Amino acid sequence: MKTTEKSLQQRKASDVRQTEIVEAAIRIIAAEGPRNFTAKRVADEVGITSGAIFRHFESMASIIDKAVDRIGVVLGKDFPESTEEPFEDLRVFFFNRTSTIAAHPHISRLLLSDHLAQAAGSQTGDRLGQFKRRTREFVVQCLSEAQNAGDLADGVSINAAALVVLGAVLALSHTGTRVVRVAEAERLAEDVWTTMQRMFQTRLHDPKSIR
Amino acid sequence: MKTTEKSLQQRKASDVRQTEIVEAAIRIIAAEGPRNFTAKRVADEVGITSGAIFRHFESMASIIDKAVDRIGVVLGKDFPESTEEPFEDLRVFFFNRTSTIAAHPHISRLLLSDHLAQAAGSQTGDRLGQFKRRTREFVVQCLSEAQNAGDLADGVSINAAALVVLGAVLALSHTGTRVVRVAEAERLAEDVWTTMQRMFQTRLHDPKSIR
Amino acid sequence: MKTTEKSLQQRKASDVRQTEIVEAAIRIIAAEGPRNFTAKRVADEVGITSGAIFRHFESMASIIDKAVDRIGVVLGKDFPESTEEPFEDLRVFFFNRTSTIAAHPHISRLLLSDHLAQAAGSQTGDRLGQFKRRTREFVVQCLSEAQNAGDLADGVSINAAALVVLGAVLALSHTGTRVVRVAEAERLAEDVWTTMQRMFQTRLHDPKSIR
Amino acid sequence: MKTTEKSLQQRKASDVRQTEIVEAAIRIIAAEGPRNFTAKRVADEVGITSGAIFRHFESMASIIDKAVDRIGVVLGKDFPESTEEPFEDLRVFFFNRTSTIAAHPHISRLLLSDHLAQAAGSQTGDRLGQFKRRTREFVVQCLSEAQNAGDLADGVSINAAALVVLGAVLALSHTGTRVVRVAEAERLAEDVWTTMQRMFQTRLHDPKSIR
DNA sequence: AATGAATGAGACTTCATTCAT
DNA sequence: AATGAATGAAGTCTCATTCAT
Repeated sequence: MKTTEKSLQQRKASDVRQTEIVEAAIRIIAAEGPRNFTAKRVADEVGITSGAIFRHFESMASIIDKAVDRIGVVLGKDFPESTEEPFEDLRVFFFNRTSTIAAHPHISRLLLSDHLAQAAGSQTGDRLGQFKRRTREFVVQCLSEAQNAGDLADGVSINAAALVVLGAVLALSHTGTRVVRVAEAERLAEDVWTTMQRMFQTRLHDPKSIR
Repeated sequence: MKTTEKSLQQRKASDVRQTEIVEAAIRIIAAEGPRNFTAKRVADEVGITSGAIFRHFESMASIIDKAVDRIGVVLGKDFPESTEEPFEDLRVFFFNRTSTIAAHPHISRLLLSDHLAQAAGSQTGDRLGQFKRRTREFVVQCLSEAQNAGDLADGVSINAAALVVLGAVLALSHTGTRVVRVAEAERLAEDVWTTMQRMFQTRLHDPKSIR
Repeated sequence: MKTTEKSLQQRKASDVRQTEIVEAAIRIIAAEGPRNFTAKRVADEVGITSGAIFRHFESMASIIDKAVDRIGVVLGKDFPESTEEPFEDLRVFFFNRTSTIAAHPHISRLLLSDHLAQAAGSQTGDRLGQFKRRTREFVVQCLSEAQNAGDLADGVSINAAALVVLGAVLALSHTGTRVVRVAEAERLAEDVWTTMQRMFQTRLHDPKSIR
Repeated sequence: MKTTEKSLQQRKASDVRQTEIVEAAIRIIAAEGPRNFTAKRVADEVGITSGAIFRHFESMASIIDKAVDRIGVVLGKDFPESTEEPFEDLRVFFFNRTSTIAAHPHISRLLLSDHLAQAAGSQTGDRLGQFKRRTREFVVQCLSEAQNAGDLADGVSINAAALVVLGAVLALSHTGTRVVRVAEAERLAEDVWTTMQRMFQTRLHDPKSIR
């Protein structure tokens, strides 16, 4: 009962297949658009036939559902524990999210493009909306706290600043998929952060807080 | 002597219908996703039967094609004549684009979401890419000129600054569709511009130049 | 009220148009097959729009109907008055039909291919069948009379001989459409007749009867 | 323990279905014309739904393609090995082809009617043309060899004789579909051969060689 | 767990036919 | 008499889903 013969055993446990399918789905929707998210396309990607898909998922919609779960988990990890330093929290989040984007380019694209929301029913779409809202709320919260702490520069509206931060994440997502070496992306993210800091932060603040 | 209210055959000239169809298509793809961009859906929106669509367009793809044309025209108007003041040019562009987004919420979403690109053939997709590239180039150019003129703050990377600007436009597009009131959107755009100005402009610059 | 201006007057009397349409129909079905016999295709050929077709014909089937009429008239002229010389009658018919084929290549193809029969309803199909039957009967009759007159060679079955004659006509129709100069076709028909004569006719017969 | 009589899902291996479909297609095109060669019609004939057709064939055109293959195989068997006796070869071919026509009445009709050629693309049409050409070449060749061997009667043009032979085959095809009894068809073919023999064969030839 | 044939709904497209203009 | 927009019925093909094997 050796396990050395690889892939003679085409049959895999359902949970393994489920993961494969969800990942294939995410990849396909992100890279080829929702119109190409078909059972056959997914099955090809995974290496089974389209009929077999439905042994692991009740319907195409339920694949989307799991994909959204997956995205929620991945994105959820980007939020740091709150410290006493709101800007530090924001910085950590920004670089976490930036890394996530680099590591899972598809996920960020999906979030951005509403592809998933439209591929799924309204309920699943709502959950995606929640992810966005949660992100926005986190950013707004950090900025509010910074303002209360007197760390936010005068004349900077919280809404405006939040929008700039979220926009930068968005723009990095777009760049990320096409672009290039990871190192470059990281460099860009750092430059962006530095730039944004110039905008938001009071001069008084100690520059050494910048990593 | 009005025609019957329920005049079953509402004939219109082909160019009128074409416009209606293209606009319906843009609306549908933006709001409901490429999966719902079907002849029937478009026809319902326009008030004809699905077969009639093909009297006005050769194929679904050719509708997309015209939609892309349309978008190109609309977006193309956002770029101002070049003046001697690169920041002024950038400012004008930013508010133009912001207005465009407010006036045509669907268009900006489309551009962002790659829906059109995926709904169409590669050639049409390319054209969309060109729109994005042109925008990016314009922003980069403004910033470069500002830098050469010594108007860009030290230590600000042009790439990073461009990404922030483009990201802000992106984020405003997303907000825009959720449709806050126009006035609010304008206010937000102004706040964002003010904030971004902090990041790239040298102190030297006269703040009153901000509209 | 001059008539010199040509074709400013696109409107033609219905009977003129009808003829044009029927001829276009015959041409199209013969050359491009029944699948291409569409209102648009016919209209293009005639130089009007497809809707206008139905001002002149109630339906596509009625075009076929007239086409069959037309064919009946053309083919009907091939049968000569009966003389006392059955082989002479057959010879005249053979060359008449051969000329008809050369002059109206489409018609012979149609008859042969059952295209029309299938394009039309069963009633019209029957009429085409009648044309074929009439032709066969004429040939059989000539041969019978020849046999009675002792002109048919011994051992030649009437059915077989008729089939050979009809087959030759058929084969000439096929050749006719692709082939070449009229002169050649005529030459071939003559050779064929000479050959067939060898088969059927008793030696006793006077060779000078051969044109 | 038979399966329910009305087993709704009669699954068959794809190659079985393919054969069924090709045969149904040949039957339909021959008997009802190319206009009735539709997925639905074929599917009904085979006993599946129209969508299922496309599990077995990529397109309607590819069905035609296989049908042409089929015809090529069937017709190809009619050509005998060349012996030293050209007339014997021709005779064998004639009766082979005649049997083929009787056994596959649809096939001969198809060849004759150009239905297939028009239903298919130009490439497939070409292949059908090849079949015809090959047949013609075989007949011409036999006759040429006979002439060289001095077996062809003087004054008989090879082209004319070939046309008569081919025409007879054609005419037998037409008769065949109206389906007289097989025995009758065979009898007719024999009579035709006997008759044709009169035309090209020199008197010298031993009549008992006629089967 | 997987295959692959089959279904049935629906997408795109064509076409005969109608009818306002 | 003609145009050309519109309809509605096909026709080809795709796809989610089911199910026999």
